[in-house]
Amino acid sequence: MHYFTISDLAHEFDVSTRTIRYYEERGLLSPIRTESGQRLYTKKERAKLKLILRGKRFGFSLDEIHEMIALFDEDRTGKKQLEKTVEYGRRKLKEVDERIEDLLQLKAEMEALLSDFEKRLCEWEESGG
Amino acid sequence: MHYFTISDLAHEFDVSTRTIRYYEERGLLSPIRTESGQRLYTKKERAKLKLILRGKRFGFSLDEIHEMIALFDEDRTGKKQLEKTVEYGRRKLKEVDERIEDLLQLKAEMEALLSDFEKRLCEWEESGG
DNA sequence: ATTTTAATTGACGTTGACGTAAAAGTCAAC
DNA sequence: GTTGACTTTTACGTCAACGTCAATTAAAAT
Repeated sequence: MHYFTISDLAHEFDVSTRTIRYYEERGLLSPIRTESGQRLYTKKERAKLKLILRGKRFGFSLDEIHEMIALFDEDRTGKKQLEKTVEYGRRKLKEVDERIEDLLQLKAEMEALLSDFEKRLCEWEESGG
Repeated sequence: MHYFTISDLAHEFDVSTRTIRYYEERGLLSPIRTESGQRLYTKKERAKLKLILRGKRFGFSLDEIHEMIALFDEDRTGKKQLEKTVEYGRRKLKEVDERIEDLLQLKAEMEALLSDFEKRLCEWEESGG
């Protein structure tokens, strides 16, 4: 299996190494270490970082993202655990759905604004321009 | 015409008056004043606040939102101004589109995760449960 | 072998987005 | 006409999410 160094990930996702270490401080990432103490990231850790950054783009706090990532990490042996996980997942999914709805609304508003401006621009060109 | 007080808006949108004043400090809102200095908000200002809060929900910074709001405020006399506004609007709209795309991706990933968990839950119930 | 580049921890600094407290003025109600 | 709710400005506080040294160690390149 192949591992990523911290700067591999930093370059790939265009974040600082400090940021990646900070996410570890906050318990969002847990890379393994070489004998000398350097961090090595598996594909799974990489996937987690990807999810963190995606979450951030939508204004989720690191605490919220932490909860989401728990879906990756928890050992979901046991039925109870699994049920809890699924229920939490459904809730979060609903939140995401609401955000999409909200964004579509924003888009519609902006489009209305834009088409109004464009109309005015046309009028301008027809009459005086 | 009817005006809103600062606490009207604070209650309606569930933000603090401090927050509303802060948005004014940052140039995002510009209420008129009574003779004694109290703030009064028009429907337009209210709409701007709504837009600010919507923007915030998607992780836009106040600076970014400020630029968006300029679409409301700028005096768009003159063709040049109008053209610039429309062009900027198109760019921002594209960004919003990308965010929607991104969110749909997140949704898909979460759904995949969830259905995997649900499958496991079913297996659990069939076999041992 | 040694220079260059990259990694580590630790600690302090910064920025954005407000919260909070204080002092003073204003408005509606009683 | 005074109580009480609300408003104003000024100013300092706070918390998250990093940035930025600094000192040290390890790895890669020449």
